[in-house]
This record gives sequence, structure tokens and C-alpha cells, in this order.
Amino acid sequence: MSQDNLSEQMLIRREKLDKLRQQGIEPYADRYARTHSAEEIHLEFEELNGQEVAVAGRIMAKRGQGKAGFAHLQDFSGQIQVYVKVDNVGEAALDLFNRADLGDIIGVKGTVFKTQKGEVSVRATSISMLSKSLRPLPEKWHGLTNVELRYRQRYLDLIVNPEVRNVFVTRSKIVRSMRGFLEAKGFLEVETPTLHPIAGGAAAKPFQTHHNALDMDLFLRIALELPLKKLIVGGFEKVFEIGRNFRNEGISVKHNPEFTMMELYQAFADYNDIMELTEQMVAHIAQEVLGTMVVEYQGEQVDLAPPWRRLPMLEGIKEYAGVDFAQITSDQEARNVAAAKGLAVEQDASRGKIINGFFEEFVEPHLIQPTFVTGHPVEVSPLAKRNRIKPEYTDRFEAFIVGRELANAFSELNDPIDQRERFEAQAAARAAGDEEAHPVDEDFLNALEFGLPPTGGLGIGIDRLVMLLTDSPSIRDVILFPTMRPRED
RNA sequence: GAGCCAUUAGCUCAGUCGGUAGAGCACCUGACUUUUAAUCAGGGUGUCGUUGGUUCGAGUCCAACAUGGCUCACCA
Repeated sequence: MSQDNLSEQMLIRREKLDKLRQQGIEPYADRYARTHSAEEIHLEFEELNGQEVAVAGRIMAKRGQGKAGFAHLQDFSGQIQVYVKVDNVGEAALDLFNRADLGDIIGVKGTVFKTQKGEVSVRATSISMLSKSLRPLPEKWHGLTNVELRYRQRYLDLIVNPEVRNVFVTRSKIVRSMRGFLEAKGFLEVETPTLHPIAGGAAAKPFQTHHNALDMDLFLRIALELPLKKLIVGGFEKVFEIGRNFRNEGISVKHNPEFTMMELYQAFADYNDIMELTEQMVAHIAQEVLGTMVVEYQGEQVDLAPPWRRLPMLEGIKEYAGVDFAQITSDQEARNVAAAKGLAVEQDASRGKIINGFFEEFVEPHLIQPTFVTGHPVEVSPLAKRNRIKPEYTDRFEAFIVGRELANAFSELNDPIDQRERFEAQAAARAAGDEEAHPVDEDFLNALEFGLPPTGGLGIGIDRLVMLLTDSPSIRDVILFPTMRPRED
């Protein structure tokens, strides 16, 4: 990647660049008056046939034939063939064309026609060099398959692998569709800080940074939750944010250190209201973006049409693990059952954590069709409201599709005394070595003490939603520039 | 953080038992005025990821390191 030790091909391209300049041709043009995209010429061929057009794009294929030649130009919309014949363009332009390389970006003016083989093309009358390419493109037939190169040089991936471009176009449509859905429901989009004095709102390790002028440590946010709930305290009734979260944890096919979440909060609603909103929203997005609510993910057919299955967590465990935690009341009993089932848990694990462990181990992988799992133990839900009837559980749900969590939601805990106690329990776990336990957030408690109305909240991992809707096996396939170690060479 | 696998030309990949480094595309020279993975004739362009070790001799065997992928751990 360095400038030293250029390959033969790179040296030759630099020589070609110099020669263009010697001929008075600027190889990096300022602009080009393009009249049509490649796609427009194909779509509007009947009207454009015989008309003069100007197209521009990257040379992706080139077939010279002495005094004539063909090339395919690629722009964002697609590809268009150009036909260059000395009789039409003259010796100089033909020479420019013949010396052009794959990857060069050129402009071609000419008339639209159809070749003998029936391909819509542009018969060139003039050719302009717009940008000389100094590096050879990957191979035209196999493309770029080396995943390391694809992620590090995503621009190359986008040039030679058209389906990659589609994933990111779809990603944009998904986010746009989500915004449209929420705005139509009266939600207000807001932006809250990325730099937090303490990192709260989720169980995760944060990235730490430092502000020099204030001489204070700051954390990159791990969730959007707490500032958004402060806005509900402040009188906003429906807010959402689509923003980047940062978690200083492992990288996997499902995890990137920075990822995008949508969180929304609705005053006077509970988790049941949010459940309906969630299934409606996901179905709406699929219908609007893909034109169907039935999607295929890695060979599994998934029907996103509401209503989705509702499954209380304990019932799920009873069904798939054969253990009824309603009959198990103590931490010690729960640990014994975990040992009997071969589930590794920490020595001092609470019943609630073990229930969550059972769920993740035995139930999650079975939840292929969209499923709302409800009733999480209070120990693993420090920001969720307790269930009125069974206070050791919360009014919470997580949505699972193809065995993966897509959404997390609950009736927000708005009792400031209870919230303080939960934070203190988390702080104790933190003191005992749980790096991901929530710290006490006095500023948030202060807001709650002024009164948070009953509120339903929701978080959806945008990257995972995009994975589902684009049938992408890895989160790196839906993030343009996934986090990578730098290469030394 | 752990285990397994991979790393050879610009790209996609072969490389046998340890004995002078190979193919296709791309590229270079030439031919060709409707081709489309254009064709024809000729040309191999390389720090075999890095550093050590074993050996008369290492792309090949061994070790460490680097980067990536997958699985696990952690998590969304």
C-alpha cells in the first residue's frame, strides 16, 4: 500500500499519466456535463435512440479492435457500453481510448444506438479523461473475494461487487423507512451526547477518552437510554434517536465495537403498547423496502407479519429445557438445577441470572419466527419496571428472530426509590468485579425524582435489522468500514 | 481473551516426497472498424505474510510473531 516498490502495472500507469500531461491533457478533470446515467439510457432507449448524450463512468471492461473498440462504463446506476470508432472520434480520441486503462473514469459524448447483438450503447463522438486510475482493479470474473481486502478497501468492494452496493442502498432505505414510520406516529427525532461522564443505560464496557480543556475523563456512550428518558421527564412525549453506540468488547459476526441503535420512548405507554409498535414497525419496513413481509435469512423463511408470538420467558424455559422455574424459589436451588442441566454459572449467581442463562442457552436458538419473550427477571433488568403481580419479574420484552435478539423494550422504571436501589445493587455487583454492571447515575436519578410519566421504551439494533432484511451473515457485511486492526505494511 | 484454519504475481488460485516459482484474468509488444469472460501471436511482472530454526538445499518441515476468517467466551 505504500508508495515505494510500485508494481510494474502501477509504474506503467504513472508513465501514462505523465504522457497525458505532456500532451496537454489534464488527467483529473474539474467537471463533466453528463446528460444521462447508464440506467436512464437503457430505460429510455426508445426516446433516446439516435440522440446525442453524454455519459461518464469507470471503465470496467474494454475490447479494442485496432481502429475501433468497445468499453463498458460503470456509474452508480449501472453500466453502459460505448463504441469508439476512429471514423467518429478521430485519431486523437481513439488513441486516448486505446491507452485508457480499466478503472479510469472517462466521459463519453455520442449518439445512442443498439449494436448488432442488441446491446444499447453510445457511439462516441468525443472522449474525455476525467480521472486516471493508478492501481489495477481486481479480476473481472472472480471479483474481490478476499474478505480482509473487501473490508479494508471497501471502495474496491463497491466497485467490483454490485451486490455489496445494494446492501448499503437497502440499509439507507431501511433507516429512511423507520424514520418515516416513527414520524408518522408523531415521534420527534432528537440527538443526545455521545460523550458521557459516566456510561450507563446498558450492561457493557465503555471506551474511555479524555477532555483536555476540562481535564476530565469521558466515556463514549454505550446506550441512548438515559438522556432520552430525561427528555420524557422534560415533557417530550414521543422521542427517538438513531445513533452510534460504542462498546469495548469482543468483535464477532454479530458485534462491531461501534454499532447503530434506534431507541424510542413514549410517555403514557407500557411495554404492551411498545410490543405492538415494534411488530408494526418491522413489518412496515420490510413491506416498504422489500415489498414483502416474508423474508429469507440464511435459508430460514421468516414471516414478519403481525401479530408475533408472545412467549413468557419461564414458559419458554419449561417448553425447551423442561425446567419450571416457577417451582424454584431460591438461588441455591437454581444453581443446583443449572448444574444438573450442565449450564455453567458463576458461584454466586442469582436465580434471575440463572433463568436468563437458561433462556439464552436452551430457548433462544429455537426462536426462528418473530417472538416476543416477556417477563425477564428483575436482576437482569435494572432499568425496567417490576411486574405488579410478580415483582421479581419485569414488564419487559425482547424480540427474537432467527435465534437472535432484534429488540429490547420495557415499561420504564419510573419509581426513583426503586431505581436507586437497583443502581445500588448494580454498584455492588460492580464492586464485586462485574465490569459491565451499571454505575449509579445521580444525574439520572435527579431527573426521575422530578417525575417520569409512565413510559414505554424500545431499542432496536439497526445493524442486525439490516442483516435480517439483506440476508447478510455477518455484521461486517452491513457496516461500510468495520473495525479492523491497522496493517503494518 | 482461547482454539482451529488461512496468508504464493495487481486479482482469483495451483504448487506432488524438501531439489531453479506456475495458471487464468489484468498488464506489456504486435494484428484486428459491431465486440461483450472478444480473438490471434509473443512476453512472467514474485521479499511465497515476518523473523528465526532444522537441512547440503525450505513456498513446502518446526517455532514465535503479524493480519484475517470461523468457533467459543463477552455482548446488542
